[in-house]
Amino acid sequence: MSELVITVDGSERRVAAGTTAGEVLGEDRSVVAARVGDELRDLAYVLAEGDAVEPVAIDSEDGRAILRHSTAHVMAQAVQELYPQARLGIGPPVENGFYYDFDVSEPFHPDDLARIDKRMQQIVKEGQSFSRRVVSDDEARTELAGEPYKLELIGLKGPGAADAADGASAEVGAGELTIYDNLRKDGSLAWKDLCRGPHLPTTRNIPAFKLMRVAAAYWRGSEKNPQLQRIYGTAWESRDALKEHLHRLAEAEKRDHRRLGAELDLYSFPDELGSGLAVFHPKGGVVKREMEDYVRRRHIEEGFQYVGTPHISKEGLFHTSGHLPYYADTMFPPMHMEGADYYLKAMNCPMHNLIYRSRGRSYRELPLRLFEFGSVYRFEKSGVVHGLTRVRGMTQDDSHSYVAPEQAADEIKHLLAFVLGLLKDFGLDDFYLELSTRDAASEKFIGSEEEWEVATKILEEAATDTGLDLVADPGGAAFYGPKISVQARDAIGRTWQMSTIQYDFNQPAGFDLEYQAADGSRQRPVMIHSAKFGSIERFLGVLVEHYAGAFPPWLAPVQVVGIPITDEHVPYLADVAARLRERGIRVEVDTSDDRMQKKIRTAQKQKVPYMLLAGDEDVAKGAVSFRYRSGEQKNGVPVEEAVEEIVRAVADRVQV
RNA sequence: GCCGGAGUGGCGCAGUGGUAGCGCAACCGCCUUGUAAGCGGUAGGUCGUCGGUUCGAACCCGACCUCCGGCUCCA
Repeated sequence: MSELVITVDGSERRVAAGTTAGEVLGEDRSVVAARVGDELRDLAYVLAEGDAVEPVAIDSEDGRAILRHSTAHVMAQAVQELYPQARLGIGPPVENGFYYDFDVSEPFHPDDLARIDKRMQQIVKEGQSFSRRVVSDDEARTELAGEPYKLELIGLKGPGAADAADGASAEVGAGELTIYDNLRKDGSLAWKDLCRGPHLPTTRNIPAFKLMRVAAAYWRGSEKNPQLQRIYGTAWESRDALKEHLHRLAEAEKRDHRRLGAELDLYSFPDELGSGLAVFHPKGGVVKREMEDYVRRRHIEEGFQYVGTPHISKEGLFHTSGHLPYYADTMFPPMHMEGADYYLKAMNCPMHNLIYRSRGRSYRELPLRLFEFGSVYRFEKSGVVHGLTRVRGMTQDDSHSYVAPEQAADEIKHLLAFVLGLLKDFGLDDFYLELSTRDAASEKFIGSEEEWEVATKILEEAATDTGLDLVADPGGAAFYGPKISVQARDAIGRTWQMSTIQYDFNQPAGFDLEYQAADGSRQRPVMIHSAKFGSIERFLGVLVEHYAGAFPPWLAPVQVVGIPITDEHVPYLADVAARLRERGIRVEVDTSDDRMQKKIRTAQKQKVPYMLLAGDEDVAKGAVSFRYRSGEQKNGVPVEEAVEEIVRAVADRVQV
């Protein structure tokens, strides 16, 4: 028998021909697959001369993906056993889990998940092996004659498969077609699926999984295609890891801004107003006002001029700007009055253009920077509105810089630095940038190729200069120009699109904007759109989730609650509160007839940054006792010191 | 917009055909207390809306509204 030379985990070895990756990687049960060269392989992979083999552990990123993909197969098998008419879509691993799509006559009910879960447990216990087999296109077509969606995927095989549909590459890669058979202990075939692999050795290697939810999803991601029933699940390398994941989900749910908005009495969404329309209660109003005040001040410091524009306009304006043909669907339908159609504005730029155009402009005025809190209304589809992060009425902190073309690059760099600094002031400091460009094939974009190229290059350079990661978003530009968007990661790692900076050479042409240059000639400015928060509503929602409702003192609706040990101490605390109030601190004294412990509980649940307690001991010393949100306490602090500590934390915008 | 789930006092929930109940919050009273719920009492709901089935509907059926989970979309 001939021998092969291979490398295992970096060291060279000689093995007999026909040896599998699993055999050289040993008995470790946590090794569920092999990396051979750049490819992930089953442990059953038969080694070839020169192969470099490394183990893939189940708790590695690749290992979890393989686990989840295999669990998706088990789920599909269970579904087809319980619902024989179910036809298979695709079933890839995704972040934290997997899904599989099915075409079924009756949509799944949440209760069905329990049945499917039970059958899956049996399959896992059975220890079916995943067995790979290469097939020709024709063989695959014959074997999968009853699976129309799989047949369609076979047709897609090849280099295009990877982008053909989200997840389709998990079924068919660029190479040969393979089918994975699930074989029972006696070697009989339990189930099979067209799949690229690799997979776990057996279903027994699935330590922990849970089916999460059912939903509909369009076949291959297109609204024009039929909807399939998608079942989402999660799978982990251990029961503990699964438990932790479920715990993280529960924690994330606790910081849901919709829930906290009600609990902390910040805002609500009255049915009477309609979908996607929020009202801010007094406490939410405080946070919103602090945000607005700070952002307005910073804009003015950065050379912006604060302006104001109305909420509605005759339609001509949106024709001039070029928006109407593209966005009529997302604008509220017009009101017909006095022979004209009036639209609620969905964007502020056209109105700022009118301010620019209201008189002749000199090159000496540029960059001319206009800023406002502009209320815009967008008729978002009914299924997409979501709390404060996707609304139908919102306030943009919208600004437009009108610059000479040669000033554009500097202005954009300046804006980017401004935006990032502002987000940091609000406690967000983990960013990456996205560069949205034109898709040459699409009709949606206006302007010449050269203009797009110049604009894109300027944005790209400015973005690169920041040193942050830059992700390409081809086709994501606005119709009038490319944009940089700032994506911020919140406290639990989710990313949110916040600020955008857009380069626009089209609207200045549409509005015939001009300035007079030093040589007396008339020149066309470039306008640069920028929103720092994106919208106040969304940003507030993101902040609520980022801080889990525990705002830093400068943003907290109530910064200090005074808690008397008994009623006798109320006047003393009222005096302390007055001194804080003099310094601009938002303070309340809890004079309810609850007991002190209950008052602490109430303030704690309201996530008030500072509780100041006072009893006989404190009164005697002219002191107060701190209780912080963490539960930590500091007793007998002289009132003057306590006031200073609080005032300083607010002024420094620190979190406590 | 599409598919599924769901709407019961301010909030969280129970109540599957015989004219609504609990906890918290609110209000009133007692208690006067040192770091997360003291005790007692009172009030509050045409059960999302409209229509239908039935002797009778929170409960069954239909339409609409709103929310939730996804998909698609997101200037």
